Amino acid sequence: MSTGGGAAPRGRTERRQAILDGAFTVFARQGYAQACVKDIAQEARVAKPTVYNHLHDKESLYREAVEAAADRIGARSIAAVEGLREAATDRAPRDRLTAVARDLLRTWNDEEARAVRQLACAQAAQFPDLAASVRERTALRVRSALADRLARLALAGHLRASDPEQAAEHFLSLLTGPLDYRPTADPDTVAASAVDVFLRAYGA
Amino acid sequence: MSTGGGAAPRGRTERRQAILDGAFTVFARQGYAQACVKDIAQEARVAKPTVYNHLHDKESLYREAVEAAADRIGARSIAAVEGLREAATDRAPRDRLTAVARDLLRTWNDEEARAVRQLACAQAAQFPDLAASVRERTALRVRSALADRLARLALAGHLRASDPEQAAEHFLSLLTGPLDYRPTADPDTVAASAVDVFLRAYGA
DNA sequence: ACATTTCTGAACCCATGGGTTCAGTCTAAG
DNA sequence: CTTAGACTGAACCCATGGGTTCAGAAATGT
Repeated sequence: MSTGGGAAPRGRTERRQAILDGAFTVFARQGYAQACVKDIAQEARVAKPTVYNHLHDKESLYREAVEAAADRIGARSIAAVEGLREAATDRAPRDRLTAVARDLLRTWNDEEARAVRQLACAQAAQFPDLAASVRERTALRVRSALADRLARLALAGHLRASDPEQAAEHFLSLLTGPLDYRPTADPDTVAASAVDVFLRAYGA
Repeated sequence: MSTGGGAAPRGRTERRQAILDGAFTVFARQGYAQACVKDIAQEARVAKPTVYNHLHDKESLYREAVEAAADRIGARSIAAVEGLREAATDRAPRDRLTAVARDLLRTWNDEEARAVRQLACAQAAQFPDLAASVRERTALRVRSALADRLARLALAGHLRASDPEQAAEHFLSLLTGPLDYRPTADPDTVAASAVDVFLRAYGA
């Protein structure tokens, strides 16, 4: 993924990273049970024993690859939410919320994010703690960050006073829910209508 | 499940049903890859070759068991939504919506429904058409039925005029979204706040 | 009672794939 | 140049489990 098809890097941590990237790619493509370690090794341009040199077994491979990807998604989502900070405090709250909604939707809709959710939920029966860890690193962190921003907006009189955690939940639900019903829906339209409903309910 | 531990039934269709019930139980408990056909046979109180007498292979077992369960969930959900029909047209719209919300939430929250969603999404990479079929039989059917009811409510002046499909999506998202963030949340509270937000946005 | 069908359980075959071993190679450091 | 450590690739071991076979038991229908 980061190596993009060239020769494998030489350093220890780079090689480990290449293996984890390859693992994520293969797991995302085939799922946990269908993916075999040989394929992962090939994808990472590395011999099978080398894989076991860096990661103890297939399960570790899965856990580390998925958690790392979850961290990336979480970081991107947080960054999107942070777009609500004081920076552009002159623009209308609706516009600021809509911009954040679109960024969040784009983040949650891209291939890697879909794969992470897919993989986490796919093996929830086998690795329940991994599913919990992914939820913590993505959904819960984002809700928390968003709640902070919404609280500030409420304090500034731009939103009705209410439980920020709950408001954040509703905002995110309105945003991500429609994806379950129409996975191919236009993100901008979904974002706009989510903000519309949200402001009708939570506007000052 | 339906046999509850007694002797296996004798008829052809009953036996097939017992096998599918056992399959669903075992798949729900262990996931597709971890479940082995021997366990399913034991759960259905039947010999392994008998399983292959009724269903062609493990994949068919999975598809039929999951689809049948999805139909059950879908039917229950539709029944909940139909609670919005003219029947109790004298009660306040808020109360009627709240009752439906609670019924839907209970339906979607029970063990079987969680298992169906889990199983469908778990093997989405391997059997994408099964995932689509389950979504069609549950989420999409429910959205459609709910959109019908909301359209009537709008026509009767109880809701603001708007795209019923979209309104239904928002209603269901507000209802089911919070489950992702707090799986142990009190259903009645979630239902109440979902209806609250919905009516603020869509109330007449 | 007899014939037909279905079920049983146990053994069996075999493909898959996780994990290891090993002899030989390449790289890096001194 | 030498030595130590990591990497390679191919072969190997072996547990798991899908799917089948078969001889005999049970049930069913006439």
